[in-house]
Parts: sequence; C-alpha cells; structure tokens
Amino acid sequence: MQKPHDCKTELKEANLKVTTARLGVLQVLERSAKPIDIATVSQYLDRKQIKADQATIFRIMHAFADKGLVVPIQFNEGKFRYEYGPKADHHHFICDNCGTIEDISDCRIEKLEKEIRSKKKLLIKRHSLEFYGLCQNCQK
Amino acid sequence: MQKPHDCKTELKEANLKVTTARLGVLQVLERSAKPIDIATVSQYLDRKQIKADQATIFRIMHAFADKGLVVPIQFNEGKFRYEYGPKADHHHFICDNCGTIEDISDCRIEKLEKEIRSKKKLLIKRHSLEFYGLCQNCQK
DNA sequence: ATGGTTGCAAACACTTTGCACATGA
DNA sequence: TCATGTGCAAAGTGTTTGCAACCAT
Repeated sequence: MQKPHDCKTELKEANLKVTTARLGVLQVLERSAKPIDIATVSQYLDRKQIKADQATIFRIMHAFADKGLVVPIQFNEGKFRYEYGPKADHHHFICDNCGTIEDISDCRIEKLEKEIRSKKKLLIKRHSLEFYGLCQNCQK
Repeated sequence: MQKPHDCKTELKEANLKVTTARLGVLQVLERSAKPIDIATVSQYLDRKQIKADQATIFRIMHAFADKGLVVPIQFNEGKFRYEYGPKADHHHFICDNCGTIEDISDCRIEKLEKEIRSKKKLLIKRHSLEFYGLCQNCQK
C-alpha cells in the first residue's frame, strides 16, 4: 500500500519539527515549477493565510538545505532561489528577455564529470548548468 | 608585426574613454586567474596606488560587460564575480571547502545545446556550467 | 569647451542575526 | 516542561543611484 505524499511525514523524516510555517514552505516549494526566491514564497504563504516572516522563511530554507530538501541556486539576479531537492538531475534555461525559467532534462554531463575526475584530481560532488538565451515567445 | 597586448588600445577599440581607473581594472581582470569580485579588485587597485571608489569599479564593470570585455558570474556566494571576457569557452570547479576556483576547459556541451535548440524552441546564447566538490588539497 | 567619468554619500535589495516570546513534542 | 522555532527589529553585505566636481578628448 503506497503512502500518498505527505509533507508532515517528509519533515519528520528529516528530523525537523512540524510547524505551520515549515509545512507551508514545503508545499510551496513542491508546487513551484521553478526555483523560487524567499520574497515569492512569502507572497504565496500570504495568499494561503499562513503568516511567516521572511527571516523565518530564510531560516527554514537553510534548515531544508541542510537536510537536502532544497538546493540553493543563483541565476545572476543578485538573489537566491531555492529548488525542491528530490527532483531528478536537471538544468535550466533562462530567457534573457522575460526571465522565464524552463527545465532542461536529459543531461549527459556525467561522462564529462568522470573525465574531469580522473584527469584532474578533483572530487566532483555536483554541478550546475544554466543555459541563457531567448524563449520561444521572446524570439518573435 | 604583431602588436603587443595593450590595455589602452583595448579600451579605445571598445569605444571607452581611457582613464586611470579603467586601465587599472582592466589590468587586474586580465591578470586575475579567476573570476574576481569588486571588493577584491578594489584591494588590488589600492596596492597599485590607484584610487577608485567601489561605485566606480561597479560602473566600470557594467561598461565592460556591455562591451563584452567581462562576463558577470555568480558562484552561490551572494555576490557577483567578473571574468575577463575574451577567454575561451570554459567552466569552473569550486571547492566546497576552501573556495578555490579552478578552470575546466574541454567542454563538449555544444552537442547538448544543439539538441536543445532543435527539440525545444529555445534560442540559446550562452551557458554556464559549474562543478562543485573538493579540490585535491581538501580531499586529504 | 563639454560630455563622459568619478567620488562621495545615500538609498536599495537581499541576507543574516539577537533576543524575547511562542509553540511542538 | 523545555528545547526548538518564530516575529520583530536591527545590522550586515553587496549593489545601485544622484549629484557636483573632474578630466579626457
């Protein structure tokens, strides 16, 4: 019997106390199609009638990052975004014009990583690959 | 007769007025092995007895970026670094422990780019690939 | 001469922390 | 109960801008 996805359980399994703020942030993260910044998480929580200070969201994000629930990422915007962690390895395309973020899956960088690992003596734990350009809409 | 590298000429060719601050920043950029942030550029200029406010360096970086002389980049540090532009396409390895930045050349992502370009209808202008992990020294 | 460049100070945006109070286990 | 989480306010850090003085052309 497959247990349905449950934020509460997810928090418990990460050894994090279950609080309204944490549940809210986790839900927002899971439902956000793209990496999301703290201010935007805050807006979403407001709409859900969940009140949580940005400092709290900030601390929650760090707690989540420590547990591997989220991954922080920057798209040269001068701020951090956070992406729900347990997603498959993938990358992003960011439109120079409208800022749209689109997922790029199908990554074959492992090969490149292996080569680097053996040639140079670097222990690669993860990588980050971003493509920039114009999305379909902004090419018109 | 090959003309030796000349910052003054480089600025002129980019349609930028030649000033002490710009010459200094350009030299620092060219000599820096790795992408460098504004505060660090400022320190280097101090040592060279060249005085330049950080606001000035900031404006110079933006002018340079407009002309393609530098490329801004973020390594999840919460600040921008700038890399001297006319380098060959390459990527970086950042040590999780000591922050060392090492160049990774030999990139074969063009293939991946082409596929994305045709499958999805995205116009890719550039990409950014960073590897994170432990450098040789920090694996000990 | 004069338009672009710079220094200084202030405004901003986002991140981070201290501390008292609130809350989940 | 009590260690942990949170709100609020303030401090930090890095980025950005306004304006008057300055300087390369």
